Amino acid sequence: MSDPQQVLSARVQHALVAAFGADYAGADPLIRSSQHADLQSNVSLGLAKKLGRAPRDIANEIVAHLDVADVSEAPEVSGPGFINFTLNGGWIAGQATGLLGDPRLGVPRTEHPRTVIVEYSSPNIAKEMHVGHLRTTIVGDAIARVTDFVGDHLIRDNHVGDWGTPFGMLIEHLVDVGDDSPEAGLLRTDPNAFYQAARVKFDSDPVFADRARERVVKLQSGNDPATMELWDELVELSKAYLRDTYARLRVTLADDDIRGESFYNDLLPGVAEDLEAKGLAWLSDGALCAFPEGFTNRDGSPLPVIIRKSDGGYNYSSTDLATIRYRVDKVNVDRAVYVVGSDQALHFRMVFAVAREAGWLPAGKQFEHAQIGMVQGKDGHRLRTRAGDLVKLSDLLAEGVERARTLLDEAERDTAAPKDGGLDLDAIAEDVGIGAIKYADLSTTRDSAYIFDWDRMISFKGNTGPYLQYATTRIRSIFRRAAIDQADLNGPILVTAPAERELALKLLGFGTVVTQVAATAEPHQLCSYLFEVASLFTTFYEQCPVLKADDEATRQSRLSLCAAVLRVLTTGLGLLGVPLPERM
RNA sequence: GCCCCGAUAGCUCAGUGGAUAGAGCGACCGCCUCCUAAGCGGUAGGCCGCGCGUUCGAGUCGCGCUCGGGGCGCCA
Repeated sequence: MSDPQQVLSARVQHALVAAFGADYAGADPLIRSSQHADLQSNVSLGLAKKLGRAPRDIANEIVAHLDVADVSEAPEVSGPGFINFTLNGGWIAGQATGLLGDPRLGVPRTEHPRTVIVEYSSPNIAKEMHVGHLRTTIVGDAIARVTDFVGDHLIRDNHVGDWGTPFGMLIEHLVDVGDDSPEAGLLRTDPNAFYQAARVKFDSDPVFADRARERVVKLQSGNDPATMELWDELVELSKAYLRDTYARLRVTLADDDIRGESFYNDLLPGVAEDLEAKGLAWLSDGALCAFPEGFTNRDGSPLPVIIRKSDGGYNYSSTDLATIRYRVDKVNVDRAVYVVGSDQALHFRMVFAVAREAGWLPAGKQFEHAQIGMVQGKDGHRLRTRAGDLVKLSDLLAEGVERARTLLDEAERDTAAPKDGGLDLDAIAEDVGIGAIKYADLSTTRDSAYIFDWDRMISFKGNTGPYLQYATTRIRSIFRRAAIDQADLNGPILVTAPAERELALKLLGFGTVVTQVAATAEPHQLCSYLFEVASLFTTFYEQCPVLKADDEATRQSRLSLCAAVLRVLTTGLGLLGVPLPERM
């Protein structure tokens, strides 16, 4: 444990028990950052009423029982009863040195690993991903990486839309054009074009439309080998598109993580039968519906979850219920994080409610909808396909990379270029452009909506991906100039200059932040933290010469501090999935 | 009508019930003979939407409003 907040928390808790008895063993010492000190405890103010004593008296009593001499200067009681801590510089330095030697950089492994499914991305087969999918993909991937890092057993789950009505149309179109045709090739490069071609035929050609409907029936029956073969081909071609897209985005999803809606097809009748048998679902207007407690319609009547449509087909509610059962019964998950758009909030609340009522989702299972805010158009409304407003993912990425390339070309930086001149500017621009776009989606609270704006997505100043990337390249540049292998740097880190002190102190909070992000599934907290690290580093960089430090001990210390910063930044940005160029 | 999310500096956003609410962008003023200026330092800019309540203490919690976005029976 190196985070001073946690260290002091334990110490104050101990003092509370020593001063006021075992009843206070569970009291939160309320260690918070402060403008008046490094950290403060606010606990005595809240205890005043309970103890019937003045807060300042309580604070003094706590301090009298407090043993923090190794960590902090003598604690001071201040104001109405705050206990202020000024950390010992030597302690900070020692902890920072320890961090440098810790492969996990202070991030604890979870004590009781759980099986956690993170469901994310989930695009529709044969449709181009747009900026909305982009966000669930990027945020979900970060959540997955962090979950894995803290030691839970992670299962990535790409719940692709590979089933349902449109597939009759898509299969028939594939039959018409032939699977080796250029048209079929569009599935790999421009899936929307393929989809739209099928759509146009469906709308204009009644014969084709009839074939498509018949094909859906054959598909969903599941016992027509020829249809299944065609469907397989369609999915395989689309997987190639997803592979390329994920590769360019540096998203960790692989083919094996795909478990589409089709996977649960055989389980759907059972969902309907069991709900009916339990008396939780009955026919309403011809459709089999469940009516979970507490949900009402416009007119105040119970709001249904449609399990089976009046035409006998199933929809996504039934699929999601089957998925819950499968995950609980077969996969034995402890937690499932659904990284899906916020417009699905009601759907998930109702589906979870039905699953609980049916006993399929026991209380100990943590199923949660990690809402992703909607991407809106300039009109303040949802970005819609038909509005023509849709920004193609590939265009977005290309624009980001192009802007990065322009900046690179404008910069005259001989220091960045290796002496042989063999700098791969295209590769750097790719990392910077993609990094900027990913970071923009990660750095704001995930459930807040935003209006799509090129400048917001591809910004290179302030709290952005490139700012953080830049900080890492500056550190690497120092090592390169001195021909130092960062692996050889192992301290000791000394803390004398104020900038060194603040920077080293900030590094100690990495573990707490990562733990927090895993618990809340909110990657933006990690972004904020890493931005603070990078900001403090650049201040340090301006104020404290490293290679030209006054003496050898300081030089070694600063080099080691740089190494620690680099490791925190690369690890943190790695958890976010933001690529890091060596130079820029 | 019900439910969800939001409203904080001109703009985009942070803000684990604690002291004087913070960043970035934009604006203005400075800083490259010095490890990368995609950088750094500084200035200006706030009834934290409104009201009531809980609390020793509310941007943060509760209730009620106003405004904006989204969802609410057979698309997913």
